[in-house]
Amino acid sequence: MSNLTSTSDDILRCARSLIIEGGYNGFSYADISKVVGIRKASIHHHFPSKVDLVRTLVVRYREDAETAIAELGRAYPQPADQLRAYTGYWAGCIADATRTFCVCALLATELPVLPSEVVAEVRAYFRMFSDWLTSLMEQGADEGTLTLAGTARSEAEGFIATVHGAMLSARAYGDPSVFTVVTQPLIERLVARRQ
Amino acid sequence: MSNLTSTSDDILRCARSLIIEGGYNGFSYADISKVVGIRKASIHHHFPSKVDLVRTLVVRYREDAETAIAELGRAYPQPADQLRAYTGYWAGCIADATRTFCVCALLATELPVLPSEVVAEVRAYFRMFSDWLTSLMEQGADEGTLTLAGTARSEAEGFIATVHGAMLSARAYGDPSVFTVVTQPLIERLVARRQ
DNA sequence: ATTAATCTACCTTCTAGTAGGATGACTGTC
DNA sequence: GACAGTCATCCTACTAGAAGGTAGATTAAT
Repeated sequence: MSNLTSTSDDILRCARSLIIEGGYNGFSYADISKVVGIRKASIHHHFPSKVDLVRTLVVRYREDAETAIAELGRAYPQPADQLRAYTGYWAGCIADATRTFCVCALLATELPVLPSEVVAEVRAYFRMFSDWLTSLMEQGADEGTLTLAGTARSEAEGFIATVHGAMLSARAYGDPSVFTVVTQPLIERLVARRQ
Repeated sequence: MSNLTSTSDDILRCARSLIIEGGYNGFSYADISKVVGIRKASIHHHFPSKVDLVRTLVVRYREDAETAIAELGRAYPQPADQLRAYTGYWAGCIADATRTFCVCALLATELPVLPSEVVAEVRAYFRMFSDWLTSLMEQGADEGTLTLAGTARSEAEGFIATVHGAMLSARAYGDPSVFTVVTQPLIERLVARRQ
């Protein structure tokens, strides 16, 4: 019953981890075929074209992120704790090598050569993510639990950039600890009371 | 005379801009062939394999960066001014669309699927870059012109991550100004005197 | 006369994608 | 309960074009 759709889920999961490793042009239907144990043509039955596959993958990725963000808000009332939980989640994923990069951050680097349908979804993810962080920054500033150096939006953009850059550096050095070295001071600085 | 080697330079220049757009798997010899106005086979004469081409490209990229860094040190005695000149250079490149991403930052995202020869050179670039920034941070701290929150190395890693992340965000939003929005506070924070 | 640079022509492998058939589960109908 | 029809899933077999790369001839510079 519920595992009727499990094949297309398997395909999406596999494609996601392949994209995380090498981006849109770094994997093929043949690669998925080998991992999932299904023929190439069967993948085309579930996702007629590669664009379809990656587009749905990114859409779902964003939906999952939205759900996770909503849960984060319920679990942690304080913005600082939500930021800590977010970077902590990624620190764990990078350390145990389950998910060493954000799918949308990786696709964003290839944006100029990506099909327009995928570009639109990646951009939608960044907008959503930026809006969430901006509102978190605003909330923290209003409550007096976060100290912003600039506008809520610019602090949010700085946060996004630093987190994605930290993933990049961790990958470049082949050292997961770099992610924490970079992201921990980022939150401490926001939490620090202005002297 | 000097333009005897200009074809291989043209190939390297072209490959560089193609990599900046879409990474290692985002371009082919046929793409270069069209732009440079030379046949595929002629490219193979200059660079027997794609790995040769990209490896030499990255080696030269690092050498050019080392030269530029040395010049920066001569032009600006103050570490803060060197950091400003560095981010200012990139802000200009991104704004006029000449070079919208660091070649090594882009290749680093694809590291797991890159040929090992290229991986080695990309890593060498990151080490060189990190060493330079660390010594800059140390110098600034010694002179009292920079205020470090952590170690010189961790500040350097934070700087690298944020700059690369700022390139990523500028590309994701399709808005060059995001780069400056993110990198300007980064330097202001280091320059600010501790209260 | 030699050598570097370029060409045409080709090869092999991979790429995304298609055509059409086999299987099997779920329907409604008698 | 048997029967036919429908539909989803997966298969084999195939295509056209792009990929990286090679062989060997031609051209041009020294």
